Amino acid sequence: MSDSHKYVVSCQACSLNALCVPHSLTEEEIELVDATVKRSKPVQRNKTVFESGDAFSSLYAVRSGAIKTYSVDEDGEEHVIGFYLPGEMFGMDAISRNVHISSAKALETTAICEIPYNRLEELSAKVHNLQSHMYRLLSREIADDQDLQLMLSKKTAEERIGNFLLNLSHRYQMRRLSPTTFRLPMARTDIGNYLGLAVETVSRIFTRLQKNQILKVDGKEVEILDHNRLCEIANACHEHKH
Amino acid sequence: MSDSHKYVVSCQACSLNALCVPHSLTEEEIELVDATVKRSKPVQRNKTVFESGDAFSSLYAVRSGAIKTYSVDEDGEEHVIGFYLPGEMFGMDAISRNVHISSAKALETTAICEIPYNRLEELSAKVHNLQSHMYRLLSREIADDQDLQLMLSKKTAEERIGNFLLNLSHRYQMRRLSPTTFRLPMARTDIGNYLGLAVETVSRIFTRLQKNQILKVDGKEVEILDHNRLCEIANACHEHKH
DNA sequence: TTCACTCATTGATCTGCATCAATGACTGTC
DNA sequence: GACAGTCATTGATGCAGATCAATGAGTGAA
Repeated sequence: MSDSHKYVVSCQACSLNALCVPHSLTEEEIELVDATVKRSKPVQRNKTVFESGDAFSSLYAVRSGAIKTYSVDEDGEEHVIGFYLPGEMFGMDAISRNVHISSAKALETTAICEIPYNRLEELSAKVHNLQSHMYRLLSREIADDQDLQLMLSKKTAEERIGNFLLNLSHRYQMRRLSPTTFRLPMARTDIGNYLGLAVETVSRIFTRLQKNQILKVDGKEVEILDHNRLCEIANACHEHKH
Repeated sequence: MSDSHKYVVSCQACSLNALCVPHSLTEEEIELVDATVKRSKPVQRNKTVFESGDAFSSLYAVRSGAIKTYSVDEDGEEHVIGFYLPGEMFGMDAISRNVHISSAKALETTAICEIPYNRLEELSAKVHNLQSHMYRLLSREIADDQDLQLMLSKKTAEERIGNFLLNLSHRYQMRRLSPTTFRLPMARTDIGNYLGLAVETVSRIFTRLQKNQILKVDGKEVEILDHNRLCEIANACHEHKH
């Protein structure tokens, strides 16, 4: 078995296909999708998948591990744009410009699927369900980005952290993982950067939530002890029911 | 001539078609697009195009005037999500949920094109260029939203206003309107709400920019006197060259 | 013209979070 | 197992921008 084969698991066999692949595809259609997906060996922690300035050629999906996307400004400052968990697609912001404006880096050893964009485009013109899936996926990203904008422009530090944790909790639940006990794949700095807060603020709020018995934090391990109160703090319970 | 015909201008004849319609379509293809577009009489100031909770059935493009999109939270507070000028499409965040989560309201008397989504989907499967156009359009919205996120999470009030004005200036220029002298279609409250600032802050910064000879403000009329210094203040000149 | 209402501006005060500073805990390396 | 480097926590201080308050300017209705 060659190196590159170790990581090859077909879309049919992938535990995440409910998230990635539209449900309504026929077996044949899934095979077509499957055939366009390139799987290479996992990306090591801190290695980039693509960098700002790279030519755009593919979209990517996380299979296992976690990815952060970010941009770097003229002063060399990093700005975290998003975090992606297994089953989530990233790189979609580059379609319009044909060049990556953001960079993507592995937060831990991460397996990814690479989907060459021109082949995806062709295929989606033929397979109607795939096209609507793509439209929904892109639209979903827009809606999520707009939710984040609302957070950044209106919410307090505590509300942001609360929402952030509930959002992660919900995404882990979708992946059939525990919504109450999970590991934060990113550093506190990244969380602060993403939410527009100083690291110190993130840290302080974590300890405060811990004191109030809402959260149990041990380094990157987090346990949500009181989901309801966390919702109250986040000021946005309903948003995480879907 | 019936009422509804007054506003009917084909895509071919529309001065905005360079912005809306992909350049590479054949004449026949443009006619197909044209045939799917519904044009109704202008929306009066403060009237909504759609509201949160409405079933999603169409995307919309602004022909003339201006639209703001916003959501309303449980406390009845409005949160401005975006502003749309002639040639820009809105409503794309609703594709993924099949329901509008945001509302759209006319900031002044506004003519819009309505594009029934299911017909657009069908057509885009047939017309390859239209499909890639749609992908690019959606991706563009994602990239723009991410730019805004960066602003909201990292920039000072002055930088936000600077960027906002430069962004508008650039969009007017794309429409072959003056990039230096234009009218703000939205109220100060809306600007503040959108940028995550208090109205008072917006007002103060406008007067400060005026004192420093960078801007001339008279109500909603704005003239950019010193584009370079505005760029410096915005800390993002390059972003508006494209 | 006057009244009612909304919107914009300006000043005074308050506060949430950034910033600065220092220490502790953890990780990998030789 | 000592050292360097990164990351997290906690405390002290300062400031950008929110909030509160008041006035003025613009708009439409009767």
